Amino acid sequence: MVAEQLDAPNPETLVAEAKAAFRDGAMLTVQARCEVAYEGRTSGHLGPGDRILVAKPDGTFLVHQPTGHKPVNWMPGGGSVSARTSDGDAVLLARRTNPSERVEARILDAYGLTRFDATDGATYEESGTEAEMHEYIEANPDALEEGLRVVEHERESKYGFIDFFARDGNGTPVVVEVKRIQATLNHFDQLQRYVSLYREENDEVRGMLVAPDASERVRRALRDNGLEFVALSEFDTDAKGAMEAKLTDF
Amino acid sequence: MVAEQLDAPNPETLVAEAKAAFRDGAMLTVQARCEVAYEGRTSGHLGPGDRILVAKPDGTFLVHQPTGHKPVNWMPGGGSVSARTSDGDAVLLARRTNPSERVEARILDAYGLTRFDATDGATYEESGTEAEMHEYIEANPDALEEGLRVVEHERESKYGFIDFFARDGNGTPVVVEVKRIQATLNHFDQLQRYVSLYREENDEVRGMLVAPDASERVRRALRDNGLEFVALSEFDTDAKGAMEAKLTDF
DNA sequence: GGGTCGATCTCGCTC
DNA sequence: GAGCGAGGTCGACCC
Repeated sequence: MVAEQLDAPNPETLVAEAKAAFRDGAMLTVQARCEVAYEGRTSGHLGPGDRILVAKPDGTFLVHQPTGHKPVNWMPGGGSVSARTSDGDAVLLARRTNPSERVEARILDAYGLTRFDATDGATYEESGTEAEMHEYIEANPDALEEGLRVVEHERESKYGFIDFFARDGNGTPVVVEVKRIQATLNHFDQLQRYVSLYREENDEVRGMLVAPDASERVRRALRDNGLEFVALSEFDTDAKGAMEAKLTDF
Repeated sequence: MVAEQLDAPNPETLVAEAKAAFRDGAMLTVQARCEVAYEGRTSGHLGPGDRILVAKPDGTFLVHQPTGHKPVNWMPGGGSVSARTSDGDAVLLARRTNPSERVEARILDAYGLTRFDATDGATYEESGTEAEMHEYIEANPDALEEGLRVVEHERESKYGFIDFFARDGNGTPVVVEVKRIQATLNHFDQLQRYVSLYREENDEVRGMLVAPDASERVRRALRDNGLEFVALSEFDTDAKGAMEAKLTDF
């Protein structure tokens, strides 16, 4: 029996079932009308309403309202979830230390409960990430500029980590910052921070922001500060084209 | 009947129940062994394993493994979720446009299904946010520096959005950037951009980064660029003290 | 443990 | 719709 369901459990039954699930390392899902309180990095309260509660064996706890991608309240893994009755209600409490915080859900009316003894050994395989873009650039520096040589990847500097430290055909140093998505002003800031370091000592250094696109404002900021924008969409396109072929049509 | 449960539904029953739930605007939870594919901003695949699937009426779709706070695959609200059978399996598909993307879960073995006709009118009330820190500073500018006067809050300049524009005891302008958490290099970038642009026209201006803490690297970056760090932990402490009193002990 | 940075970031706001 | 910044960001990786 991998999953076990209870219909409209009373508080005592819910607490007993929850304790058993936590003890056995099972996932717990509860559909209920509840109130939620959070106390930790900030504090907050959510009045009564219908939500889905999920508790995982690693201490993860999620409160999902009927809309929205993000849980309205949550606890990341690493802590623990416990159950008890209080004033006649079942209460689920998730807590952790460092930072010290807690989420408490008071269950006013439980509509359904599912215990799920899940086993999952698979890991998510992803492609199209910035890490892959880095690999592509390392293997094809000419895609950025003819004659460019990568000297160092993820170079540590006084002001942070530089994606690529390179030299152009003339031997001039080039600081390269890579973004997988359309470049923003913050990305310009980041490149500017790295380049300012080298300009203090070597007047000749180039700064290059590499991304599939950039707004006019970002391009101007780069231009005004003697930095360059390089549109690199080949990687993007290649990756997408290859992947879409794999998907069966619906 | 707010919640309705099915134990180990077969593919046809699952699809029928899912379609009914989507049509009626109910939340759907499925415990199942499944495979998942994502195609969109990146692409990825997750091999067979036990997971909890949640579909919301706003088009949100979540795939949760037994561990971890974040769903391994998801679709934010705004799109739609549909169900069908394919090669004898039930398949749930979530998609949206802009960006165009899709998550497809092939259900190999359904252990449990819950339909939940949830109604929730409550909204989350939070305190301890950066907005409250702003209020505190506006009321107690002396906490940053003796004699400081706040001239403008949330000043929209052509240089960007400045948290506070102030003047010190000598009348020198001060650009203040406030962070609720430990300051990062990106926060330095932000302040640096505002101040450097301001300096182009007004030679004398101070830049102040206000946060509960900052790493040595951030402090050095500030120092090297003529900017200041002000540790403001009073608000943090006060707020936490006041809030912890509200919580009943477990 | 802290520091730094990416993320299918999401969310909310403003223009 | 794009642009910009916050987030209880989380998570990964490196020291």
